[in-house]
Amino acid sequence: MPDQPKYQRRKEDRPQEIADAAFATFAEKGYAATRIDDVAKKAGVSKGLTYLYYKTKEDLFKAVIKNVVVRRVDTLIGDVESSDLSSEDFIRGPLLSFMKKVPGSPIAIVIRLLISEGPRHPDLVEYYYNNVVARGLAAIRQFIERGVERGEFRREALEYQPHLFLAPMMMSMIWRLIFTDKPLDTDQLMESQIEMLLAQLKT
Amino acid sequence: MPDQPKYQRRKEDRPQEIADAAFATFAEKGYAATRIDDVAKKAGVSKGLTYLYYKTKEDLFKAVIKNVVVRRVDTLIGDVESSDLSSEDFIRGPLLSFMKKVPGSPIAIVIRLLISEGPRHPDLVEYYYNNVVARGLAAIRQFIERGVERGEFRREALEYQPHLFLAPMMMSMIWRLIFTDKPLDTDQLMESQIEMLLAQLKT
DNA sequence: ATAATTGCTGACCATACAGTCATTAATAAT
DNA sequence: ATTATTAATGACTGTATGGTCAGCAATTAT
Repeated sequence: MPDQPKYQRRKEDRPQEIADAAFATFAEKGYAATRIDDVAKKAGVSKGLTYLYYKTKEDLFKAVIKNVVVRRVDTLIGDVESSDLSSEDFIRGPLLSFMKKVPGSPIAIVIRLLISEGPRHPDLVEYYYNNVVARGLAAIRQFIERGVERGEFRREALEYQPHLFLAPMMMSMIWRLIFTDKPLDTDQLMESQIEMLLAQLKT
Repeated sequence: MPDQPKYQRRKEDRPQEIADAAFATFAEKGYAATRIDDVAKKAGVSKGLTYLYYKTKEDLFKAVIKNVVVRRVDTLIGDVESSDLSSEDFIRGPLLSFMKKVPGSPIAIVIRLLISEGPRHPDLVEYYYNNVVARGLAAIRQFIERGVERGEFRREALEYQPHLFLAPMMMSMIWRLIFTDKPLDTDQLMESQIEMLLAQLKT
């Protein structure tokens, strides 16, 4: 029989593989209940190797969160920004469909982890705020302004906090995180809110 | 010198004192990072005593959550139900002020704990759903119906999901839980939403 | 072929902590 | 006073796990 090598060296891929395994485990068990051994097992490596690429469990955690954020958010926010629809069509179209995607995406998991672990990792919170929240809110604000400039929305629209757009998205996310089995038409929730907001902005 | 007794027996009060200490500790550190030793210390008792009243750490956790829920929700929902204002006044008054209270109340802590620990304690989630969420949603639904019956709201109002009332409250809660230092006028958020919803319901 | 390099392994250590229980001492009963 | 009862203590146990490191084996260089 051919003597299979015990392992292959794959210096390039290991960090990402470990990060993926770690994200899955953190998502399932939370930070504290995650054993580095489990992560290693899921990644198909030894525990020691994990410590070669990530100095401590906390390092791994932070790296994993940032990893997910950069991989997801850029694409999501990216194709939102490269649009030239009217403000109204943009909001009804790309923005709404973005919002519908989020509650089922890894971003929701990140939020869960931030809610539970945030207080002990303020730099992570800061990072997330700068790279996701602030950018998201700014994007919405910008579209409202554009709508006003173009005469689509009335002046008072500027006073609306962009947070109101996102509130039902948050609600949907939390609902799904906690009550996985209780049905709730989260898409409709977001649609209603968008329609309601548009009605107000245009009046 | 008077020989002070090393301790007093206070069979009646201990469980609640331990529960209070536990809630504070769970709130601060989360479930996994909470040491029974810390809880005992904060409650001013020995570790062993904690185990006399609560069989395991998990028992303690569940008892603590339920304890907070029953102590708070009954009063809060109670004075909401015993009102005879017009639907509109009720929503602008008692309901809104209730919503404003929640994000800074222990209920927010409970939500945080449910988000992080819920998946491993499905019975807790069920309990919370039945005793808080379902009742809250039902109360709102009821007030919309009453508004329609009285001719304050139009028929279509019935199709609005009560969740839309609570969405900005959730948003405010989560915001405060994660971004404790980033200011956000959460009260205004809820006010705007209420006004917007009323405008829609009445139209 | 042989040697040098280094990605990777897994046994090991130190520590922390949930849960136990024999013992103590504050009450209550007599 | 004396005894019985039991609330409360705190030392102890077993286990789990974050983190280390000496050595091995898959590459790469020569």
